[in-house]
Amino acid sequence: MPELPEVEIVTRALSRKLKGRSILEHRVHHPGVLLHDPHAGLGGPLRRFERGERHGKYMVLKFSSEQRLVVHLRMTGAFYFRDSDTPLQPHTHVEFQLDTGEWLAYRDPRRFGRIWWLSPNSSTNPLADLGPDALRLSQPEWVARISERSRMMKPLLLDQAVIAGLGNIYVDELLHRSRIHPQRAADSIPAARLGEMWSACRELLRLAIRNGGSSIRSFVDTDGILGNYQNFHLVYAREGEPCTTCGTLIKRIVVAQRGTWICPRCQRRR
DNA sequence: AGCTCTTCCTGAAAGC
DNA sequence: TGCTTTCAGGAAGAGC
Repeated sequence: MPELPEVEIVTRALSRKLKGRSILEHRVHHPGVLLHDPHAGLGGPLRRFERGERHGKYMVLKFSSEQRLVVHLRMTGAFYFRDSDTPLQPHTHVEFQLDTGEWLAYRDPRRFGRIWWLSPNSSTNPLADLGPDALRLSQPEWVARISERSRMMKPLLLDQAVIAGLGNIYVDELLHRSRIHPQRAADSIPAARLGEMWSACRELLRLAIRNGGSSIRSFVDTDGILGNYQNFHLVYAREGEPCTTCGTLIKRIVVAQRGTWICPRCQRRR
């Protein structure tokens, strides 16, 4: 499932492959996945791709015609490129034809993902409620956003309005690295430890990006290449395996309705 | 404010 | 073996 590192991988791949390209036409195979601003209508053509940006788990593809595509892959969204004579992959919902004749296709078996086609005068902004990106906020900002909340650490870190980009995998990995129990109240953790956690978070996310992200179930980049970082997970989906720090068996619990993996010895509740 | 539950969806895995 | 049920989860919304 794509979280910050995986979205970063896809953003980089699309930025590279779309550079300077224009989109001539698009096809919708399944309505509801591609959303247009109801007030701005369908914007003009997507002329000359300039760059892709990432905010949390959102990707923004910017064109010089001032149109932009905002993408959230959710669980199973993925892009691939195809020639007009190669068949569609199953669950392809939207396609964009480039000026090279090639098609940029979006597939998403579970159809949770969304693509917003926005123009400068669009009133909708899917990014409006996002907190700062997990790799772009300062250490003091990180500490400030977490420290005075009474919520449990895990749901707090998963909340995209607090910090954008972390999902179930990287929250579990981060809490383990920081030796913090997912159900601990945020305001019970000393600021110094939260400061260390900021560093651990940056290190974790950068390492995951360097390894192509985590391919759990279905994540692939735009060339169908699997990430590698799932092989380095220390707790996520590793129930019954020994903790690499202390050898205690990893335990699966449920926190905020999410499967959660911890080392019961390294991550004490209090 | 923050918790829990529900909805959206399909494919993989578990259960029988 | 093959059918049926459960589970996975990001985000939004409801209800408390």
